[in-house]
Amino acid sequence: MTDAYTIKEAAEHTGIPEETIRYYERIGILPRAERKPNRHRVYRPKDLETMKLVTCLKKTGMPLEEMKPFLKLSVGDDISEHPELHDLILEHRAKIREQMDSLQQILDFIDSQMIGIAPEAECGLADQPKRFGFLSLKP
Amino acid sequence: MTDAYTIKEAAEHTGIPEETIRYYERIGILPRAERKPNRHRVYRPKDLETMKLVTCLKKTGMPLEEMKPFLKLSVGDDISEHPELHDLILEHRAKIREQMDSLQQILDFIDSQMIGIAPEAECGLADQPKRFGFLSLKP
DNA sequence: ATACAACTTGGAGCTGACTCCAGGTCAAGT
DNA sequence: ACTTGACCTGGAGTCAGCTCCAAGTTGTAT
Repeated sequence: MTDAYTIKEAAEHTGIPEETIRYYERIGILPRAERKPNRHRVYRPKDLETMKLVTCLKKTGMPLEEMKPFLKLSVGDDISEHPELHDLILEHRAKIREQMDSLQQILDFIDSQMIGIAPEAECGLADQPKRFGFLSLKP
Repeated sequence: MTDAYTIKEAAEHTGIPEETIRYYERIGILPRAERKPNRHRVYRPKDLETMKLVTCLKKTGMPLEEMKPFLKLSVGDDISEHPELHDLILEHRAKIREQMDSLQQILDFIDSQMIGIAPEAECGLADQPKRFGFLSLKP
């Protein structure tokens, strides 16, 4: 039993609540976990990595359903057998870039409104009446 | 009439669907809009700006309820009368920074896995078996 | 033997953020 | 007078993503 974890331990290691891990299994985000004779779930290190990958992808705003193609890949898989993933991942990479741009714009906007230096932080709010023009920010 | 917009026009200008604009009014995200004698909503430029601010804050992952304090502020308001907002906005600014860090880490991780340069892009996935170690990325 | 804790299942309930709909009003055009 | 289209209201329905619960099983400790 090299490195076997209970669901509780898996929850602790990944930060994903037990209930949610079971939920993920139910909806097919995680594969049906290995069971002990007493039906209890057993998790291996690679399973924990998969869970962390879910958390990771979630942080980038990817919906659970969209993760499935990425999660289906098993460890040794080669992209040449999954050319569709190449595009998917590039696509998602582009989305992340967009998100970062949005956040940066908003950050610039907040800061400019807060300290009055205004580096034209669009976000479609360039000539917004200074709702935030009241804060003095000490960075 | 100085710059009055129908709900349809407001929707076009802000990218927020009509139904959603009405919904925002219902739940108090937007103030009750001015009405024409025929009960139709009328929007002024400042209202469109408020809507854009909602869109903007949404992009940063702020839940609608949390926006209320920011949206309640009217144009000329002074922070000194709303010291609680100063903290709220700084708090949110910190959240945005965190989000950006997360995204950057994931971007680094993807890229490192894709081209094999691996600048140790944590996200809790440093020693993830190379699920993504199959892509050749041309930036 | 019995209590207890840690798990199991299947299903119900919840929150946030919409989205849709029925039935009604109103102004303008034919 | 009548139709059309843009709008109105209040309420119901939808979807994602959990979260909770009841009822049952199993393994260990007293």
